Amino acid sequence: MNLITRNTDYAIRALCYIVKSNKNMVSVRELVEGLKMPGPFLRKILQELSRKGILRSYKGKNGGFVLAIRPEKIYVGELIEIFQGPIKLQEHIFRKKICPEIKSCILKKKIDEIEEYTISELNSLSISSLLKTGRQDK
Amino acid sequence: MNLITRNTDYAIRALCYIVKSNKNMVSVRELVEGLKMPGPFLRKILQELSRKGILRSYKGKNGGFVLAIRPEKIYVGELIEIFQGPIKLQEHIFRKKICPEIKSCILKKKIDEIEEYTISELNSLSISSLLKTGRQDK
DNA sequence: TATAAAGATACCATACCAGTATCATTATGT
DNA sequence: ACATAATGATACTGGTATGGTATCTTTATA
Repeated sequence: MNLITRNTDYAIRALCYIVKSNKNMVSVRELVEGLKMPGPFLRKILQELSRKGILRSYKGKNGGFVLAIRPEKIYVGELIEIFQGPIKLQEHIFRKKICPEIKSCILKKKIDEIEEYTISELNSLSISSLLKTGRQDK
Repeated sequence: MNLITRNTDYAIRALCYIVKSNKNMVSVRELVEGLKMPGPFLRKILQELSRKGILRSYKGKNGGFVLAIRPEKIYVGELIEIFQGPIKLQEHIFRKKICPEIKSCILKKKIDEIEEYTISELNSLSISSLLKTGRQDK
């Protein structure tokens, strides 16, 4: 299982890198060199982040990306949502057709409980808190 | 995401059905009729459960499956392990090659924490506790 | 001894993940 | 003006896991 897929993970690392770089503009090229990620893939990811208002992009020579909002306000849960959709620990099992006892199903209740905990943890984990000590990708 | 895949889910339902049936032997055919699952797939699942010592099987005419251990001792976490391997919320991201800061990575620590909680919840959820009120598949 | 059950395996279709590959657009330095 | 270096948009692709089917073998019983 993967709570976090590659694109989300790359997004997190790229954002951390940008914050730490302290530059006002970082290009995909620089990120690729610094983080050793596949360039075209990372580009697609950053484009998505800027469509979603987390980065602001500048085209043209010397262009690149800057944070559009403060790193304390960017949450891992939010990034997961952007790249993977709403966080769900269980997709296709608890539906009327498959599970006739949806309302009373104890297993479903338990999983919902775990899911709720997971979501709340991930929604309170910000990019800036990741930078406290670890995640020193350089 | 799917914390529980189809085969694990079918296993859980089949076990619940067997417990509730109060018979000393239940055949795949009967389970298929009662639970509306694809027969050959369910068969494969029950075979696995009997290889793992959760069911005991009897071949030949009038054969079928019976519980090999008490339903209070069969845990959802255990069933997940059988069909999906060890419960892991994150597989391929936190490895040296991809994440150079494994030891100090705050994200990894948080996910490990969520994982631990998840595992402990699922390992304390037994088949018999699922039968308390819900999951009345009949 | 036919039949109805489980045991064992090989195979297959689909979807999702993790990317590539291209072409268009836009800003800058000279 | 214009080559260049950046992002924007989108179509395509290979690998793998999930959710099954299909087939053949073995075994017990009425």
